[in-house]
Amino acid sequence: MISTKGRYALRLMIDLATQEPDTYIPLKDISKRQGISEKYMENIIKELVRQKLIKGLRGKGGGYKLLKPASEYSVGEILTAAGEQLTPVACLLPDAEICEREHSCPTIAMWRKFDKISHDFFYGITLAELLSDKRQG
Amino acid sequence: MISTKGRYALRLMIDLATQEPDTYIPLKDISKRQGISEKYMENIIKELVRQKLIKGLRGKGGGYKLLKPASEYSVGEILTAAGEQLTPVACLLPDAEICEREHSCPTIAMWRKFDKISHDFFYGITLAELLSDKRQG
DNA sequence: CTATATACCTATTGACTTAATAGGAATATA
DNA sequence: TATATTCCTATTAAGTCAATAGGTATATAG
Repeated sequence: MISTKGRYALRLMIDLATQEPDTYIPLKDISKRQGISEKYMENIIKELVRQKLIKGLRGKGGGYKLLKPASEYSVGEILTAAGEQLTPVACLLPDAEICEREHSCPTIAMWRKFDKISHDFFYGITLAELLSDKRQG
Repeated sequence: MISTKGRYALRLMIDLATQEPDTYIPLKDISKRQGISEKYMENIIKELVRQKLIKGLRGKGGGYKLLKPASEYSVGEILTAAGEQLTPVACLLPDAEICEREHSCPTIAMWRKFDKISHDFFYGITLAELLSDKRQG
């Protein structure tokens, strides 16, 4: 299950995407709008900065802003950056140790199939699409 | 991510499905074949019995057996019985508290869509299919 | 009848993760 | 120079995960 980290990261990015483009938005404002503790959000936004999804600027007049148009962010990359694991089982992770049962494993094909479905789903939705879906419905 | 509980439950059911039908198989045998601690497996199989997926018989000559043909068990019901959560976010759980943000939530539609995809996927695969896929590949 | 093999039950542990908080250092701008 | 902000390191309480431990109940085999 997706934890608060991923869900908050998504809300954070959505919030930024709905603000005046190319202006730095203070975290205080975002956390107020979203009703999430500023301190907790700090932990999450830090990762997004570290992974170059957004840019932070310190000092008075500072804040955070997107680095690309909302249509170029996928939900998958946001969730992953926030530390969420979209892979269904540990043995499919890139750094998983070799499984000696794999050649006879009756489930591996199923997991791979689901892994692809999840990946395609979340990397196939953009931030912009989330916003426009909301507008419509 | 699916934890050992769900994965072991699946291996357990697969193991039972490949044994002589309608005979009671001791847990000791299963755990030996699967290379999983008998004590740990006990915790998992207990749930499967409690939820009537399999039947246990005590005493000498006892063990566990399936209650239906393998083609009538879905992977989804096995994982769920083992305690796995197939729902992607907490707010979609049956006992979730009402979310006052739901009417304006930009992500809920996406989560619902993915929830349906996951559910359809896992409840659409049977134990028998897992076994026959293995035979082929 | 008795020994034995088995399921079943309750509890405990150590490691790890999650969600959140705390206090301060660095740095821009007004 | 005061102030608003990001950025950094650490801590905590609660919860989950994976596994182990020791025992009780019960059926069968001999």
